Amino acid sequence: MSVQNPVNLRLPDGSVRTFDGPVTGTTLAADIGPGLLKAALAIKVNGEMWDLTREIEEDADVSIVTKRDTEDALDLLRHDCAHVMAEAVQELFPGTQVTIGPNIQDGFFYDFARDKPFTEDDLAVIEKRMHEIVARNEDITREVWDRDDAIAYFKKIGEHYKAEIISDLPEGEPITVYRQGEWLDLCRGPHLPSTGKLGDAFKLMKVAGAYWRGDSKNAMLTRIYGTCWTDKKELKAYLHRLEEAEKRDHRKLGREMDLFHLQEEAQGSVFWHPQGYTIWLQMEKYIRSRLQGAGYQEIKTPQLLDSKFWEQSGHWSKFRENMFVVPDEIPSTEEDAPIVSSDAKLMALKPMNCPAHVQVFKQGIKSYRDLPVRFAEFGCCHRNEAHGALHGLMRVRQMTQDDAHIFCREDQITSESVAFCDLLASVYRDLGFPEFKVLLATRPETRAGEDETWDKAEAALENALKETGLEYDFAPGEGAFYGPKLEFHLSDAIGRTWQCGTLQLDFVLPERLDASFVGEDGNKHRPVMLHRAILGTLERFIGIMIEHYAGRMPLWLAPTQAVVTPITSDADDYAKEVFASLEAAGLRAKLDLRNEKINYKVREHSHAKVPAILVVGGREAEQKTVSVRRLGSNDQTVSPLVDVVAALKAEAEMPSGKA
RNA sequence: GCUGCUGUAGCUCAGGGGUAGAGCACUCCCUUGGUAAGGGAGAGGUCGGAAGUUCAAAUCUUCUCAGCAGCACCA
Repeated sequence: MSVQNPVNLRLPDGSVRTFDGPVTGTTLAADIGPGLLKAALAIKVNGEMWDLTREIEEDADVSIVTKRDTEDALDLLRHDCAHVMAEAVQELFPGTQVTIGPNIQDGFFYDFARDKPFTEDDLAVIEKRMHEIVARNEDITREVWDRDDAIAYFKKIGEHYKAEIISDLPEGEPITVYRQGEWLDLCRGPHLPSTGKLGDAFKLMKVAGAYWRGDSKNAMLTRIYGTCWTDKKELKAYLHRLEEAEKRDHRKLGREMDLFHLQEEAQGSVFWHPQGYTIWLQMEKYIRSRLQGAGYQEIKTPQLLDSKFWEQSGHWSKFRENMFVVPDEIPSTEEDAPIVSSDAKLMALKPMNCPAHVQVFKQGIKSYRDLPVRFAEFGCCHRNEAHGALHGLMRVRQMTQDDAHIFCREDQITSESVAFCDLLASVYRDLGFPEFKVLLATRPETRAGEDETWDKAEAALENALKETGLEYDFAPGEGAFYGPKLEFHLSDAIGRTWQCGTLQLDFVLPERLDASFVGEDGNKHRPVMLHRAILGTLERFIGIMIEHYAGRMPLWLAPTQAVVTPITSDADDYAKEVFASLEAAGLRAKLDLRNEKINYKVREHSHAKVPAILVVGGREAEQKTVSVRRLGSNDQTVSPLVDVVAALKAEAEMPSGKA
């Protein structure tokens, strides 16, 4: 044993405590005070989280982590919770192997390998045992093991996944094992000093299958999701947030508001009802007007194209498993005969619009003076998505993209990209999504084109981003095979993010499909192609809007903008007059003359999320006024009819990017 | 596509080996009521589909389809 050197620990307030030799966080906390000792969860040593029981051997800046350090505390608690769950599972279900159990947003999961997957019923049993383990207050201790010993040990006890994880750890990485009562697990740590510190603010949420290492070729494991918070109140608040999010579910609101439906004979394709299609048409109209203002020309291209066409574009080899293939043959009507012959010529429903847009570009000779050419299409595309991927409006098989392709010269890439980013930001602002993030997705491992081209393309996109002043992050290796792209992720009202917009730089397709223009020098040149979308698809974007606004669409988008209803039938004639004024002003109004009490009608139209309910009775009829009740308000204002109509009309104006 | 769960009236849901129930919605009648459900009457389903077990199945078994959650994939 060498002579011990004193250890100086500096606390956040700047004060320094000196110890004779190596000291643990627990000792330090106790030294400061019993209250802190009790509250201590871990210690930060030079900014790194350590176990309280780990000895600090050198001078350091330290701070004791307690539940007041919410972020750090939650990291610890959630990870410990995963361990306590794993201990409970292995106690209750011997023979179950543990694999990995990381923290995720709002909680954690742990993947187990077991012949029989867990069921929802098992969760209650496991949760009960977890509370028992917390009550046992088992000490949690950290041990550093030799790599080979660790592999041998985990193999011996039948934990083959753990053994595999250790084998894959880089050489030199210390192998740490945490012992928790009788149980132990390989883990990087850090952990709480004992299971008792976990408390009781946790809940197991659901079970699901998950592939080992996220690869669908590997074994399916059984995953248990849980959530964990610093106290019961936080847990309750979280569960409440989940309930609120459920209320916004566009599938539920879509039914309640009579916007659309889906049925099994047309999986993944939407039946839009009059109310829902009104939103669609408004969105289309809006985007169309913004595109016109930005120099785009709208086109329309075919749905069904010969397989040869897709072979040429490269989709046949790269994308065919997502395409709907259709035989180009008159189906047989003979009984018992096959409907189509096996050697029928094949066509396919388009999954993307880009190759068709190139065909339009290729008609006639293009001069450099013509560029940039910007072709837009509300392109209806079909993609044969996996059944398990389908989800309401968010993931469909028939989708309509607000697609456009810009054909330009290389020297125009930056200005076109900047213009697009500006347009996109302005559209998102108009639609109520001022917040969005940008990712620059760079070259993937398998890619087409020369590295020089990629250098140029990535630099061009990055320059454009710098010019817009937008903040951005990189998504290394996430680019398309033909070029880098920008991904635009917007944030909705409850903090979720959605990737909608995209801007992709493509040097490959113009080459493959032989698009060219005549340059200043009189020679043929390849145009660069920018694939871009702002909404992504109308289906999904409308789904996002429904959830973002919880069904309470802004007036210009609301399917029904106002309902006129009389107190009693005595006011029917005046109600009709009010209704006529609204219609004359171009507003989408409904007239409700039903023989129901006003309470009933107000309730019903409020549930239907009609933005304005116009109630009229004898008083209003006499004074030519209306009583307006706005959605979300519990009272109403009486104003002259002409004023109300004018105000609603102004508010219902479609945004134009100027706001 | 994979794992698990679910599938009863338009919606939400109860029931459960002997031939199906509630609330809301719907239809009709009464009520003319000042801002989130006035009262009464009535009509509506063979229990996702197929096969099997049984004297008898919506209820049990198997298969299948779809929905939901997660995974994988992805706009």
